[in-house]
Amino acid sequence: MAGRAAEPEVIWARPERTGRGPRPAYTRADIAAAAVRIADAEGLDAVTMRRVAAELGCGTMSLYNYVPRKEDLYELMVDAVAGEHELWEPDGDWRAAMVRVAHQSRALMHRHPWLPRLMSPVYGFSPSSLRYLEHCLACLDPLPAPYGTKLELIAMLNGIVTTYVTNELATAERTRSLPWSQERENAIRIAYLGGRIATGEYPRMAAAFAEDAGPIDLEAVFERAIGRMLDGFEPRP
Amino acid sequence: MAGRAAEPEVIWARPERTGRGPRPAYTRADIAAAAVRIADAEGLDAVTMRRVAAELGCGTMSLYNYVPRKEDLYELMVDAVAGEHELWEPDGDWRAAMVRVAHQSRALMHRHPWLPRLMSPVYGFSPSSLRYLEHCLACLDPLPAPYGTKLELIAMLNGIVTTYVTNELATAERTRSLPWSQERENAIRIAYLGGRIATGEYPRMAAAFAEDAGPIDLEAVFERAIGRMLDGFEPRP
DNA sequence: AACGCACTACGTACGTTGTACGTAACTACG
DNA sequence: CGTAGTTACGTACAACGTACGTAGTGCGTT
Repeated sequence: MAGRAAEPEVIWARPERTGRGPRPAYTRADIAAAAVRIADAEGLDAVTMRRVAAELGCGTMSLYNYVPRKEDLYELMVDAVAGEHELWEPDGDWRAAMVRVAHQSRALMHRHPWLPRLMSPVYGFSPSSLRYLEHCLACLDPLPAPYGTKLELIAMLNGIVTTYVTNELATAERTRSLPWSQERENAIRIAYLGGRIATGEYPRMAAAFAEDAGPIDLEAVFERAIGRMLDGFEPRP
Repeated sequence: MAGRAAEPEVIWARPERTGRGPRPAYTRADIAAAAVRIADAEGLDAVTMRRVAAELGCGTMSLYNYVPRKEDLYELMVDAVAGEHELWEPDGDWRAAMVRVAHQSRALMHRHPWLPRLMSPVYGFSPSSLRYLEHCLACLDPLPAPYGTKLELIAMLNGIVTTYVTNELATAERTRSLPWSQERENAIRIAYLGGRIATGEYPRMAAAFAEDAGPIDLEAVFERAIGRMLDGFEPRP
């Protein structure tokens, strides 16, 4: 009897290797790397059990020896790329550290555009995620606040980063599997929006679009959002 | 030739009724209401084309006369519940208005726990969404800032609300289709986390969990987050 | 040394999904 | 009045996650 799948289970709690039986042909890292490779190259929807198995060069059902459910494969992927976070020695400036963390996370999500979609329910229990969280807390040591507040700060930071990068990537990851281009879809949506605004039903939106602000600097928008958020945690004098 | 599906299309741009042909048996509102009813009662994963058709009492493929792709069905759903937003006459206090909007959105998402999952790529082009956006801008009239900033504020507000409610609902909507209870899954995850922390590898997380803060008041956490965010947009003296 | 059991590997098969396609009935416009 | 465009819907297909059964393998125990 191989499959124990009818129980809730945290994949990190099951040992990667127990003594008995033949040597597994792959490690979790191998599997995660294969899945990440596929997702990076072809989008998250291309990550199917069959496709990952093919990438590894094994039968589809062999994957289930390593990963009881597909959801757990996603956890492996998140953990793998969370490991790309650089964890440095804190230097006493918690604000600068949080800004740095935010930029790192943003870069990570741009490198792996499927990541935001897997982060919606907080998956933060994988080894790499725990290390990342502990590192954030270490960076926040200089902030005079209870841990509850610090956890709120980290949650808010992650939430904002995810939200903003999702918007930045917009339909990019979503349209990966569609037969038409992102530009084409965007053009059609913009055209429709323009038509709606032209009806005069939405005067303020019309004004907003008329307000010529030049090309939008997404990085600057992101930076401002993070700064505003951190303002709310600055110790009151 | 019935289906024109191989083109990018905004469902709101296609008229609900053209002159020719038999009278459609249902309206878009009927279809959206049916889908929302199913999602509310059985979770988003229960919303399949077959199930919605059955709920309406028609054949599966008849749905495609109204909705070219399943994604458009989602748009109908989002629009339907976005219409539940109460749009009042602004009274000059933009901060209070934004807090009120945030609480309304939060309540909406608690009433329809599947909503956050459909909001990740900003679907904000439906009629109700446009009305909502215009109303937010109207509330922000008293704020001395360019429209660009106001749009940033609204985006940030929506993002934070979505993030926080997603965390509040946590696995609630996700586990809807799983054969075990949410409590059981949570208990197992917490137990695992406790084990990891007990290793001493994560001293600050251990301290965070040891810090006895009593039961967490999620509404208060939410309120604080919104407040901190709005602080960042307060005009500087 | 040898036995047995726990494990790996994987082919087959089932149920479910979105939806392309073809056909028949119907109605407004020329 | 025809005819073109529309609605209705049954059939069918490809792709998905994964349950299950079987065969082979090698560690732990005797």
